[in-house]
Amino acid sequence: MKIDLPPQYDPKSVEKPVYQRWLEARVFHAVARGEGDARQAFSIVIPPPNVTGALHLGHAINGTIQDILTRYHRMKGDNTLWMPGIDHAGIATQAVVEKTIFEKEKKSRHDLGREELVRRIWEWKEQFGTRILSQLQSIGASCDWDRTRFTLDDICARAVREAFFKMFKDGLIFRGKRLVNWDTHLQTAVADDEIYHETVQGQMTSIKYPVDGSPDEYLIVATTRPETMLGDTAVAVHPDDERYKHLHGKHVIVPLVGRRIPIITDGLLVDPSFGTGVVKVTPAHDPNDYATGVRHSLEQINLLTPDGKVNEKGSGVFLGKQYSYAGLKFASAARKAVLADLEALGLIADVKPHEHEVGHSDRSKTPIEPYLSDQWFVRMGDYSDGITLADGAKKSGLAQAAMDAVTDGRVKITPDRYAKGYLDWLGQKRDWCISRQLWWGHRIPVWMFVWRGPVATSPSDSQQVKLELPYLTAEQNKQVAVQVIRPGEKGGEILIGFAVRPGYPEIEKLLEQNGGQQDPDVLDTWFSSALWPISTMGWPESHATSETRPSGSVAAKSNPRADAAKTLPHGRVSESSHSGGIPPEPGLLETFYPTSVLSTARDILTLWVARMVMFGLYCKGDVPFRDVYVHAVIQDGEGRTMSKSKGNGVDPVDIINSHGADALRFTLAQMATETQDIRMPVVKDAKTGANTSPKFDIGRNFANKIWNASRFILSNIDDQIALRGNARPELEKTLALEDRWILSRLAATIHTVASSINAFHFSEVATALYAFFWTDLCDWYLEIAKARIRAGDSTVQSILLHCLETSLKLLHPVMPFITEELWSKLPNRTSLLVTAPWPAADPAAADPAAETQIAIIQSITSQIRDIQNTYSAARGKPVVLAPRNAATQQAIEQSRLVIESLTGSPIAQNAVDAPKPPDAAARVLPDVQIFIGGVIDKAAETAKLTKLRDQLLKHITGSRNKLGNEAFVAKAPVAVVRGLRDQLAKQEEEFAAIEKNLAELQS
RNA sequence: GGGCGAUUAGCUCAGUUGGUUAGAGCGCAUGCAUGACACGCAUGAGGUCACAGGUUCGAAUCCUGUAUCGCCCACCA
Repeated sequence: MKIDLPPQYDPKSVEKPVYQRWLEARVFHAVARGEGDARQAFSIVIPPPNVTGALHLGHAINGTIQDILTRYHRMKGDNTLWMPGIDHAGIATQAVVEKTIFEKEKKSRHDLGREELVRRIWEWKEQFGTRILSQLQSIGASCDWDRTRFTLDDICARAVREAFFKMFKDGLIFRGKRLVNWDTHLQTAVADDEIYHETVQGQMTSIKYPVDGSPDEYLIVATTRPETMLGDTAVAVHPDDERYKHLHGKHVIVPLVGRRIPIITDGLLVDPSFGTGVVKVTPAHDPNDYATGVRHSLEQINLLTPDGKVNEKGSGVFLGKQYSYAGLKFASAARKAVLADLEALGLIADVKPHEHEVGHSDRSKTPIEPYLSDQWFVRMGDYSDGITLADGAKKSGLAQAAMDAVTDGRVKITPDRYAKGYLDWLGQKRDWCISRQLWWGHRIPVWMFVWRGPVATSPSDSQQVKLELPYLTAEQNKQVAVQVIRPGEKGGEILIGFAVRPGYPEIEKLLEQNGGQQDPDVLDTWFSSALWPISTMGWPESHATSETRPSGSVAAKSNPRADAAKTLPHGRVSESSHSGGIPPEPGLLETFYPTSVLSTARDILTLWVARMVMFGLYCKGDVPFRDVYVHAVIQDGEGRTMSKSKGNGVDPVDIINSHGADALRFTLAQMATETQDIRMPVVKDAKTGANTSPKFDIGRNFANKIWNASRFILSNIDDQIALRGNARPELEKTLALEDRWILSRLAATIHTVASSINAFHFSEVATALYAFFWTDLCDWYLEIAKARIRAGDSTVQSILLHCLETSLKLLHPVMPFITEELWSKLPNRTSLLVTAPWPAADPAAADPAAETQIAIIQSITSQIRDIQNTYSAARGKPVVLAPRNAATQQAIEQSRLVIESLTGSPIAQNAVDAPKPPDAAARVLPDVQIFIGGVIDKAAETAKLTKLRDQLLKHITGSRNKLGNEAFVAKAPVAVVRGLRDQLAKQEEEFAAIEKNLAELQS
């Protein structure tokens, strides 16, 4: 067959056109199960990358894993959907855009205003949101791009609104005043998990608090945050601490502000052995103190303005003098001033250097302040009456429901050790703060009213109320839920919140006309992420809930995208294949939910995975996925995490340019072991200066090998065989030993690849493919085949073609581009490989006898080559083989031509008692001795054989000792004992042969 | 502080339920312009499986402890 392929694989010229072919054939597009469709469903939702992000190695490895699974199942004939999309990533995106605007225009978000800022972020999203998805395409991801979702698009917004409404109505969402982590730079609450700790060299200051009514007596309190004393409302000692028993019930005066505060006793807060055993209590500015304040009903004095300055509360009169710190930065200027004033008053007892951890906001990199504010929470804990999931199941609470799903096996986490972290985290059942004081995100769908007049409070929960609004129809009243936000304080005024179901903008309008104001805050990004598996597939399905309206009118008012679109250069929003997919059709959720696998890194197992399980159960009544696969994290060669700031990261896009996408994928797959971290040595590319890794050469070289082997096979297929297509060679026909061997290896490989994919052992998949294709097929079978091809053997051609075709199929999930391209070069090929049927392993092809025999032939061949390498004179010289028994002699005889063609040396003799030729180099194998006469270097031979003998002796001694041990013979399984005996016998024969050869060298 | 994990060839990693001479790739050494491929071919060298105990007839594998490293969670005024 004539074949025109260049001698080196060029990924650049192949990848784009091949991807285009797939898109044109619409093979990635999956639809809801139709009538009589009996196919199994396989589905994955992508962990949506951040809209501001660029592809990094984490995406690349996770994308590769998901694509391997997706392509494998597609070829298996499953109805396969990989749902793509991107995340609006609230705080991260807003921070980036704000920063950019400030750098360019020196304007803050307050200068721009809410609408303008949000418009700018949408612009940003349109510009950068598509980038990462096209990068995912460049690694070959076979997502159903028609369905691409964005966590802020209408489809997702509807799900968010519906879930919020449902939880609000059920009392799972509530508003509360809590101490939150406050980012004073971005001026928003941030979650615990958005905080990193940095070790700071600070100081521990001991401050003297005068005891009220006891002149010259002081309580000494140590603190790393002296400025918080302005908000102290108690000092605490341990109840059993003898040193302070006489002070129980007394008061101290807070210096500088002059406030009289109680001395309380608290065994939880105070460790009497630490410091002076006295703790200042600042309920509004420290989590532990907050808890203490709640226990003792202490006043909470908030000292902070939202931008991190001291407010008017930070002032007072002390010893007749006025002090004020208002307007000063809390942890810096105010601290300095407080320390200076205390110093002047002689109230500083001691200052010591002290290393401690300070929480910083991950987004703004500025220190976090604990801050008392009103926030919305999802209650994770248990309810006395329990909660009801969407399938009617009763659970004690949301966290418990998600824990049960893992403990009872409905969700399986692989590797299973990660289940512990998941369960421990959920087990804390800490309420989830879901409100963020940002402008970019899903706005909280609650309208607040200051209300006068009676409301009927439901008996079960004080926040639940029934209230019919007169200006809403009865029907409309069903679409709102009411909670008391703040009970009446003076004059019976209470604050009430109305949540509105999605799809009723006219109700929202009526609420506003009647004095309601929508909460300005937005939801934590993870709230919409938690709904990702169901929102992308159309929950709440319009036909399933009569109460819910179809999606058309949803959120038109609150979504500024329509306005933003007008100002964009191309005005493309939902037409774009990346940012606005087709709406989910009815039945999509039924077909593909629960999804099959979720693949992710371990860092978001709690933040994201646990919450998806919770919301999936609560909203849809079933788990969101059956399997969670947690892949390893790639580090640099020194074991550090890769990051932009460290400059130690490898950019997958660079690797695609230099090595090709298949090389990237193969290498990543091969590295995807079950360990928690994998190291990738990073080096600078000499040409481009970009970071790269020699690891990727493995993939590139392998791709090149596949390319050239295919080139060779295809160019050596007779047209007749090519025309006949590639019928699998008939096994009944008498096949040569090596034919049976390679078919046996192929069958084993098919088995390994499938079972390893099913077990998420991606490294094994890559290794098995590599070993079969390179070692078995290319190094051995193909080399053997060359002589037979020259002799006009047609069997070997069809076996080669069969092996190639099957290999391309097996390789396709890992290396889709090159395999698809080569597939198109196969004879008479019009269909695409991407949808070709997955090969079945033929159990009849397994041939252990052939595998054993070929192993002997291989070692004989290698030993002859070794002699040839050692003594160049040995090349082409006749070889004498002295097999240990007749069976081996026969096997060799069968493969005589194979050995001869692989070594270029004729086999002069093959007999059990073949005599050693004079001056022969000898190699001793367990099954056979190999001689080539007339080439010897006595010293070298002696050294080589002596070393071999010593090694063997060690093993023989070990085996003898074991067999001499009565306990071993009595207790070990019979097969093990017999195996060891046989082996020992063989080893002893081998040993004798070596000794004999050595003796002959001496003479 | 609590939890999880790692330690096997110079490097990156495999090593199924404990069992028969511990494997692969890269790198290294030597040779090779072999009618697919030098991103290649052939051959070779290289390992007291971190350390110390224990269980067992038998341990890289199971248990305990030690050391080093990494990750997650929580943080003490």
